[in-house]
Amino acid sequence: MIQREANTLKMKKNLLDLDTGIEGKYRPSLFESKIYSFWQKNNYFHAVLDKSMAPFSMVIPPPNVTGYLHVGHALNNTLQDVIIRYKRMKGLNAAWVPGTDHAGIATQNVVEKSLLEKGTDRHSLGRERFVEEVWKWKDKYGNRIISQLEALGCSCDWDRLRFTFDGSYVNAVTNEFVTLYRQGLIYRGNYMINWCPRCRTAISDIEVEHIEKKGSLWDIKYPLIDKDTGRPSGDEYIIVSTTRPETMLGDTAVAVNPADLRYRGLRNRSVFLPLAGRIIPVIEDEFVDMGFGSGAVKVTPAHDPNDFDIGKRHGLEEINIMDEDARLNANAGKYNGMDRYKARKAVLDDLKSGQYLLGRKDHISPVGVCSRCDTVVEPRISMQWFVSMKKLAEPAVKAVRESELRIIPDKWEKIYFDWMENIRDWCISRQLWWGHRIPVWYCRDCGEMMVEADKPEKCSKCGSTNIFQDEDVLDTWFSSCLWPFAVFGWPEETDELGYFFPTDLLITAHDIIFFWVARMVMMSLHFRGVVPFKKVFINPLVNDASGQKMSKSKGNVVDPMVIINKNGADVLRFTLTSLTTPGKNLLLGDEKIEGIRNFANKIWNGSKFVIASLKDAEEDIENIDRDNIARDTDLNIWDRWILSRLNRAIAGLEKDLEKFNFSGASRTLYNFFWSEFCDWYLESSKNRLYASRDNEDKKVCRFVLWHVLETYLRLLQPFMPHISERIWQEIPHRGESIVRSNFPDINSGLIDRSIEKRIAPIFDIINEIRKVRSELKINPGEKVNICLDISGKKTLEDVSKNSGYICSLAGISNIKYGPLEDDRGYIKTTTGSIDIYIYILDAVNIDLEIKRIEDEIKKVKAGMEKSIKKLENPGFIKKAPENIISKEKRKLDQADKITSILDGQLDRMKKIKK
RNA sequence: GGGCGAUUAGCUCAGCAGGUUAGAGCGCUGCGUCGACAUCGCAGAGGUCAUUGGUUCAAAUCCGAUAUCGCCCA
Repeated sequence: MIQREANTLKMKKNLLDLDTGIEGKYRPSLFESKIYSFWQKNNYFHAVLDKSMAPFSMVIPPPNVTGYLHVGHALNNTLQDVIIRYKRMKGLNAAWVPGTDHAGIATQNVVEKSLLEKGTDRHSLGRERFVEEVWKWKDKYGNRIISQLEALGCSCDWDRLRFTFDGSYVNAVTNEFVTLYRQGLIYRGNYMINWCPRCRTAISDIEVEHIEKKGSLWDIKYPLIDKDTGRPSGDEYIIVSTTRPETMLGDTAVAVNPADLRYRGLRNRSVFLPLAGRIIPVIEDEFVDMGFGSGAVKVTPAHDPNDFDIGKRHGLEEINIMDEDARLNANAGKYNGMDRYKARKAVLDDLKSGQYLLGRKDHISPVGVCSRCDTVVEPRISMQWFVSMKKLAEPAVKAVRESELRIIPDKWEKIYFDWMENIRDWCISRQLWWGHRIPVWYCRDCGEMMVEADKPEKCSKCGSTNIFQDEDVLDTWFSSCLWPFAVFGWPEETDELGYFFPTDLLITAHDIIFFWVARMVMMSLHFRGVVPFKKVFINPLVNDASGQKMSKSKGNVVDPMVIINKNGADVLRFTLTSLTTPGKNLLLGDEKIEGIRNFANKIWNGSKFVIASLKDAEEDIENIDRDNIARDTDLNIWDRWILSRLNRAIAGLEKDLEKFNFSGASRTLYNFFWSEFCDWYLESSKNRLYASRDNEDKKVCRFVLWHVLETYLRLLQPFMPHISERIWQEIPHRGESIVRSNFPDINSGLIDRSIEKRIAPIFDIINEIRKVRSELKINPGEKVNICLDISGKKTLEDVSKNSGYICSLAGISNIKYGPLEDDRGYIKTTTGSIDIYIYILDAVNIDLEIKRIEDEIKKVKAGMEKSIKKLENPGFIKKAPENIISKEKRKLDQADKITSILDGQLDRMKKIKK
């Protein structure tokens, strides 16, 4: 149970067993893995089921057991970890369930490869021993990706680690199959499926990738059969165009479009099929594209999905001419035994010599390849198991339409709908050995089929014990679509299931929306009646620095482990989150990583400064109530400003995290620490800590330094958990680990617009002086005297109180206030209502100053013109809101004033020059 | 063929319930070692917000075309 932090602070000793302090440079390798072990040892990531707490649960997209961490995983899991760490700190009982997927084909391939190296193969081992080998492989190597996730810092609930082939998971899958079968949603049949001849298994439609391949389109002459003689005619023929001539051996018709005038007279005619020597009919079907080739197409029902449909419509014979390896079979006659490509060549040769080949054209044709091995798939008719999808899809569409489930960014919803609404039945059987066995038994004696969770003793029909189980296994996605509830013990009604399910969020990449997300939604709605998660965030894909997709063949793959080893996990994580903008793929390059490493170093060094200044100040810190910091201490303008900015940062961060705007959140963290805390607050504190003798004020300053850093580290924790823990342990804090601390609450009373306004003149003065100094090439080491003429009384007070800061931050030795009577020796510049005189004329290069003023005037005048144009527009005066108009007027007045000052300066300089 | 998305500084990207001098990081230029940091500091240059119509007093932001690029589906 997470303790809410009490108002007062207790010191705790650094619990990390480290032998180096916060010193030198940022060197993550010195502490990251030790910190991770510390977390693990104390079980901080484990969510104990506690019904008094509100749960927040996520399931990991289970990586393949064969997998290694690629940069896509790194991104996906970093984002999940950011969210789960954030929710955990927000006081939710946060469970992130990890696990791996048994990954049928992929794993079988890997193990087969290793068998091949040992000079054997699965067939000589036999099924049982092969499966044993796979398990051995899994036990040995299957945890590689898990330890890589640990290196990334993932705060998974490791006690809940699951595997899609665990005993209880097998039950879930069996239950799924049997239930769906009994509900009539699973059927077995002889249909055309996609066959991968290399994997030697059926694959589903979405496992086929469509690519365009350069090839040829051949025109082949099919002689018409003479009506009278019944023999091939010598001069009448049809030209058919095809990209796959070898399949003609399985042709059972030629089809033309009934609307095609060219073929009007061919109704009820037949053609002679060359090489095969068969006579096949000419049929009419509206599916035929008149514009393709000659407008007449060969119909091969057993080897083309469209032809299969045509065949069914016309009752054509299906002649299978290929075997499982895509070699032609006995039905192909003399081509029997040839590989499909060899056969193509042979067929073409024979067509040529028989004078049937009329032409060849270059042709780019769409080809389906196996998404796993890139082999061209072969459409094939075979006996497979299917899930009937229409009924399952309907509620899944409805759930998203009615926002029970939100997909973010919402453009993916469109893609989801499109697929769901045109869904096709899902071929789930695979001719593999590694996977969930199909729970179906057949009787050898009477042919009865039994679908049972447990192996039947005997045939339910004839009582024979001569029964055997279906040889096939199930598509891996058929098991992983149960993941969000099967990990909690389904089909058992466990406490976990009741408490953690449905889960709150899924983060995944868009390439598995159909494979996985959509199917989980369908199964969850079907089996549990609820959506499996309330939100889905689709993370971007990671490309290389030039925007190219990463691929092994291109050699542009970035290995996240290399980045982790070199720069630390935190740097990789923050690099990825800062690049995660909604709706865009992210480009990962060395420069970006370097920038974030510098940021980590900045955090390290800024913290080093704070730690040094806290020496012997722990008691002060302990005695101040941080929740009433403004009431109990005498805060100065810098304190109030940084506290205001800090609370704005918290607010911004929370808003961005709720919207999954990871880049925005990262930017807030980056800018707050670097541009506000370090650049301004730390710098201002030096004056108070080193130059002042006001001990009370020093106390306040130290407290604020500590408070801001400590708070910031907790904001940073979800993103950069190691470094934030490392530093947090080094400064006064309460509790054992930052992981289990609470996320900072917004103290909206400290968000102070007026302070931010009041401090602006100080920034302006410093910036203006720095700018002028730089433009006039005054050596940074050289101190100058200035005079400030400030019209507002309050502003004068704020500024004069901060003379010391202005001096040290702008390189000033002395500031005078009030109108300057004698401005000889000064150059004059202005910012807002403050005139700044800088006494440097002796040292100044007049030409540079003239140029500076002229440039400035140019800029201001450009702005003035814009304002004048607006104000002269009657429509603007009439229709624009009052505040916009007065703003524009003020702008113009201001610019006018600045111009006259600059003009005066310019005149003076020119006179001096003469 | 159908659909989706993108186009803002040399590069990568923010900004898009319309009103800002259009921002950041990297890169570039100049200066610099000040007691956290050279993995740094300070300053600067650099953009007709792809093109083109429209809506509006006002468009990077809203709408319509065009072009180029990318992705998905067939």
